[in-house]
Amino acid sequence: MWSVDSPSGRKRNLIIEEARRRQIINAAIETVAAVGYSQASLARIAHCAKTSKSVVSYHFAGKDDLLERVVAQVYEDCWAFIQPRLAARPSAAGKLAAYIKSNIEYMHARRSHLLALVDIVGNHRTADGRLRFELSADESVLALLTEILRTGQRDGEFREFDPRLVAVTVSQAIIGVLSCWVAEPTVDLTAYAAELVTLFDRATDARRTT
Amino acid sequence: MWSVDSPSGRKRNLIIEEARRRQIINAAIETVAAVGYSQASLARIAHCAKTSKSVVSYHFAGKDDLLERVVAQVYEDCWAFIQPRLAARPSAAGKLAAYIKSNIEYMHARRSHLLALVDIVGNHRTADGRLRFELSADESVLALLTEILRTGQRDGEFREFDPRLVAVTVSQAIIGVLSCWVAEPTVDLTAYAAELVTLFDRATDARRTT
Amino acid sequence: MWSVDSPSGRKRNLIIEEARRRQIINAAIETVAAVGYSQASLARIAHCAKTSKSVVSYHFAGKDDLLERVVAQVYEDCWAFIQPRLAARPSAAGKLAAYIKSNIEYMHARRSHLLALVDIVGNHRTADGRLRFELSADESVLALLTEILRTGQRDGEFREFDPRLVAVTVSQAIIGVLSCWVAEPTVDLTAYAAELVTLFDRATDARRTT
Amino acid sequence: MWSVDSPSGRKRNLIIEEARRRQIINAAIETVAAVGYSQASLARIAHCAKTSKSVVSYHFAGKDDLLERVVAQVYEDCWAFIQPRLAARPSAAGKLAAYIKSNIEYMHARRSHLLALVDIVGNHRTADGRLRFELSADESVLALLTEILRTGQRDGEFREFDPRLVAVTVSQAIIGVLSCWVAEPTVDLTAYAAELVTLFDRATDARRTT
DNA sequence: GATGAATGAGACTTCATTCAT
DNA sequence: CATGAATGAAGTCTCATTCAT
Repeated sequence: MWSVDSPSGRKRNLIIEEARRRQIINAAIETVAAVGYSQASLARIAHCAKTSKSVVSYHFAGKDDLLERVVAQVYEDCWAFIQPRLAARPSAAGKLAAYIKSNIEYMHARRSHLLALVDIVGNHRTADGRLRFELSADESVLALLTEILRTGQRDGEFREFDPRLVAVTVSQAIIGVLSCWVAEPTVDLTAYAAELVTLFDRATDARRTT
Repeated sequence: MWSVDSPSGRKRNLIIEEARRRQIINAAIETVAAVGYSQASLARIAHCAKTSKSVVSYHFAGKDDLLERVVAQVYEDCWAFIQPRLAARPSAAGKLAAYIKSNIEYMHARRSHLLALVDIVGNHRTADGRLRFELSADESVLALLTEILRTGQRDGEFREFDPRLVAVTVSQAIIGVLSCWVAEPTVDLTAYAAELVTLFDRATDARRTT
Repeated sequence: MWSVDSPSGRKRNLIIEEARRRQIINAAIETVAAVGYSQASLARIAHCAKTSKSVVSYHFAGKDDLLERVVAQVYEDCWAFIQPRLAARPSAAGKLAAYIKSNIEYMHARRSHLLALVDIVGNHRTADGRLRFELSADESVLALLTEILRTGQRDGEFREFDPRLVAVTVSQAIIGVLSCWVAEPTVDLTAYAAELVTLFDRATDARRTT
Repeated sequence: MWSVDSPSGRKRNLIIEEARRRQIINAAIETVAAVGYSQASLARIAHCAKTSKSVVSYHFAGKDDLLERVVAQVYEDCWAFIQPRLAARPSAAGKLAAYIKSNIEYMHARRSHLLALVDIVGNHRTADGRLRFELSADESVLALLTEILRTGQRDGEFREFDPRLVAVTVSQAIIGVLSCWVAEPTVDLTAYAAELVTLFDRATDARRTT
């Protein structure tokens, strides 16, 4: 009567499966954010997801696979949040400000996500001991920032500087705000965001005569 | 001529003892820098120091003890390098520039040390899962930077901003440079240092009319 | 016919699980009985159970957990053996005699069990160095013996004495018999049991005029 | 001028050496009494003796040697205490009572000594897993007790019973009192001693007609 | 003679993974 | 598809002992 190939049954399973994966990924995010990369064992993640290690191993090829999907997932979410805010600003300076602000806004909404991201990216390594991810921020994000800065320089908005160095500095500055907020959750993130925007605005502005 | 209170035998032992500890601490620094905090087992550290795990356990109370002494040692070295360069500059802006430059110079001379420092400080946790060290930079360093910035504001050198946020940003920026250099050792650290100095000079300078 | 609530697969697993635990507990009993508490490592216990340390750690939270379950298990078995024999005797003197006899009978049937019990109870300690179990016999058993003695005194069967001291003495006497038997397995346990019964009968009997 | 063979120098060394040995033996007694046989490591004993492991290893052939000398020492002390009190009583019943009383008196004066004795004797084992000492009381003591009991039987003081079983029971009863006292140091040891004397007096007395 | 330094064995435990059902 | 059971490697740490001074 019922067939293995039946679309509905298949679909149901895929949905269930996808839900399970999200559940486990979220548990991994919470666990890494809470106890740190090096203490986030599969057992702890599974316990946080209210399942067993077997289930985790079943849905992911291994711990590496899981963590890489966590990173991908957080990047995707984060990007979905930031991209429209970036697109709404025509100028390079506006885009830079929007990048900083929306990053910190996202951090406010999803602290665990960014915490886990920074922790995994900064610690996850290949078997030979090299970092599995480049730098402490994803290359694509850095490339985007670099491009924004370069465009601003070409259009005369920004002064001369090494765009990549400034891009890295901006990324690190945002991580610094995150660290502050974790250590002292009462800090005013909106104010910090505004301060950072001012700081990098002055640091990059072309209209200045030193 | 010789000190009555230190029989040669006794002295010799203390020297040997201290030499061994330094050897092990250096091995720990190299190991953490090479394979990262979470892969830096006592076995690997001992192997790097050309001894056995037992010897490490003999000279240090445990892994925690060793790592904390690594941090203390690196801070001490780093501070001994930076402090005179800071003292040589009278103005707050000069001190800030000296801080950035000498940090990056030190990084150039002792890359492993800073790498290990950042890694341990960012990952070493107590049994209850909380970071054993505050923030991603030591509080005392942050306090110093904050004080420099505050002084500069009081003297009219710097504009108004949250001194602590800027101190954290400066620290993070230096870490960012370190990350860049690790990923791509051909970058021109001297140029990066100069860029950062300019960046924060502009970002903090009071003489500006936006 | 079959219970709806217990799918065979599930039941099978529980049975396997329970069997494994019993197997390991029995191995622990044999090992402690053979080489003593302080030499009974997890490795030796696992080897005796024909498995690996990992399996032991999988089924028990740790060595403490295992040893405590050994104690509980032996107490349970022993009590199931003794209780009906106690209940069959109406008088306090009869119960006391039955207690001694059945304890020694049980010892005959399950020497290792009592050996391990005495060894663990007398050596297992908490982290601060205090014994994990009270006295050298379980408090509940001592309480039972004390109550029997007290009842006998109230009913005029027994003379006046400190019931708790006598209870402890009876327990220790039984351990003494066990020690004798271990050192020299040819002793006649039945005769020893009868002797002990006589000894404590005379020691406690009210009908006497010293 | 001074000779290696000089009597005074030699004597001085022997005295110092002997003092050191006693100090270490006492530390071993205190340590075993405090934390139990299985936790009494050489390091802990050395620390209790305010020396280092090396010193302990230097003065004794090894841990086994030290513990065996502890046992011998305690037996010697204990025997020196009990022997005159035994000799003062002509009758077998009197000797038995004196044995019990003086044992408990000694226990009161030197609790740690008996605790350590019982613990070591009951746990110290040879490489093949067998107890290094016979029974839970030293054979020589048991032989003495047995002989007292046998003499009493021959002289008509005591009824018929297995002298060795009763000797073991008496020894165990004393250990039981020690256990009680350790668990609850407020117990009245004098009263307990008197109770035990009465108990074994009744248990062994020939003048009775059951 | 006396002792700090070193050592290797072995303790318990946790981990990521695989297997059989 | 899902999972309890099992596993072996590797982790940190403690131990009794030996060595070189």
